[in-house]
Amino acid sequence: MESIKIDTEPKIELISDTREVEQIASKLDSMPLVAVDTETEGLDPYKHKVLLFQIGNLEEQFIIDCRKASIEPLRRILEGQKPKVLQNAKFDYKMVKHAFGIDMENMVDTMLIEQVLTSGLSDRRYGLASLSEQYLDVKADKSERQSFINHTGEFNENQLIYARNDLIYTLQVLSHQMKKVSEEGLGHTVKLECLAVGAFGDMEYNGILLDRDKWCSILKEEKVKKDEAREKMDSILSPHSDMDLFGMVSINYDSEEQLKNALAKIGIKVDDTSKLTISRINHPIAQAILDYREHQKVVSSYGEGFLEHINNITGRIHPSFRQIGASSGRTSCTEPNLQNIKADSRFRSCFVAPEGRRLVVADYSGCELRIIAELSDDPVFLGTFRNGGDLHSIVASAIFKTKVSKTENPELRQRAKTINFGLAYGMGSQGLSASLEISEDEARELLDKYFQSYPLVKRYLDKSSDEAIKNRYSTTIGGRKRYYEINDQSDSRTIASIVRQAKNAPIQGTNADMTKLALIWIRNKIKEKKLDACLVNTIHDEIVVECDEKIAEEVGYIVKEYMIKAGEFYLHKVPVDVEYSISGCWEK
DNA sequence: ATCTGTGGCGCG
DNA sequence: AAAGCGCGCCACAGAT
Repeated sequence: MESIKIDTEPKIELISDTREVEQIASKLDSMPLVAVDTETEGLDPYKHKVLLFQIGNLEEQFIIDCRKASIEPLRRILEGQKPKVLQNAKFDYKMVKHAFGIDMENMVDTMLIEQVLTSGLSDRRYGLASLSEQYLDVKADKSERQSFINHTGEFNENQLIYARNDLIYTLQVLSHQMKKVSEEGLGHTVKLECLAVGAFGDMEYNGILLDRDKWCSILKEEKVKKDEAREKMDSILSPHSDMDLFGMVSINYDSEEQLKNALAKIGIKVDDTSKLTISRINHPIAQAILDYREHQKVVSSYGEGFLEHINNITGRIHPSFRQIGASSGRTSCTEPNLQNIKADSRFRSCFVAPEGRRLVVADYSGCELRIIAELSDDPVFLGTFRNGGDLHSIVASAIFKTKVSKTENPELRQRAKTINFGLAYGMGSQGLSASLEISEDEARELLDKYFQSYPLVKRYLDKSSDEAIKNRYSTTIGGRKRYYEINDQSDSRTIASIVRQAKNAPIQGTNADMTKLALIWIRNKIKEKKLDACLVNTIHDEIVVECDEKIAEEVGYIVKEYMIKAGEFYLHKVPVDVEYSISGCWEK
């Protein structure tokens, strides 16, 4: 690895005059690729200022003191087609968007590229310091970053060196990465992820509005129900339990061990206290436990901690998205996680559009099954989607030899749904017998029937896992890879687990690809048509857009149109379908 | 007092 | 010991 000496270069000049910024704009025009970075007072775009704005290539770097000079002369470069490489681009995007009203476009993110290159591999670090060490053999010192927090006054030489080095390291890391990207055939995925940065930046920046009063009143109901369930548990268990000084039952029902002990005292022995195990107990305590659990979970998840995520400046909730949050390519969401809000419409409907605005909520229908149809070439799967039929019903009719539709024998349709999603991803007869509450023999029979009816699905899934084991990676239709750590020491359990992961990875990953492409295109369309609309959330196969009520119909059409286009960019054998609603709140 | 792993469960 | 994939968050338990 080459080592670059840069720390000994002469004094770094700090640009603190807007006229100088105008001059560097023309210099930047002649650079085909530039690196961009910022130093900020902190992490929150709504609270913290941008102190330094750095831009340049390997030959020349410019550091602008944003407290004294405006970067307005750079707007056309930042908003234009020139590629800008950044480490963790979404962060700088949001800071620059808020501070200067500039939406950077055509960003290239070394962090996301690294995640694409190593998806599925363990113990990976994606910070610039790690990447510099890995690719450049230099120890980048990130401790200087701390010095910018709440910084005032002049900048010292070390701070400026730090600010400049980040640009240089980022550019050098990128050129190493791009070699690997082309060797691995990951060009499309890298492009997709980099173009999607703006969409995820926007969703975080825009946030979503929560009707706090309504939320709290639901929470109050939940607390009451939780207490009722606990009293019920107490009444059953207390005659057999230890009392504390006040004669109260002193069982902590949140403790698995204490719960097991309490159950043992009334003659119920269980190995675990999972929902499934509890639900099989033939005793009134079972329902009380399940009720308690459900309400306890809600109260703890959506209580004080959740409400703290309301930003006191915008009054909205601004979650953090990890754009590549799962090794499949899916996004994950934290602080708070807005991808696992109870589907129970009481809670979702508390996420609202402000006065005069609407939410467009759109999702792909049967997305993963369509992807299975595309990849497996199964004639029934393909035919069903081409004819607009209901696959779960058709599968149910085939394996249960009974007429099934959404209205006839709906319980069989529900079972087929379980089978479709379970077996497709490697569920065994044991798992199936558990989730359908049937004997293992019956489950085995069902499983055989399923794969007899859809031999191409079985062949496809087997091929998926065979190839994954052979290649040590899976690929999606878009070419995204998920790598597996397999070696000669891998035991059979590890291999079995990888076999199941590999059956799922191309399907879940292709879904992620198409949703991300849809986000890119929808955002572009909104900007192009200057619509009063913004992305506010995405949940794997669903996209939520907030807009002025007067254009809600138009936005609905656009969202649907581009989701379908994005889907059909990857799927050619099956039509893609999107359902959407326009409402004052988040509901399907 | 703070960290880590685990069981349990919400969503797709 | 555990066998369908992918996540994040809560409380607990045990450790530091």
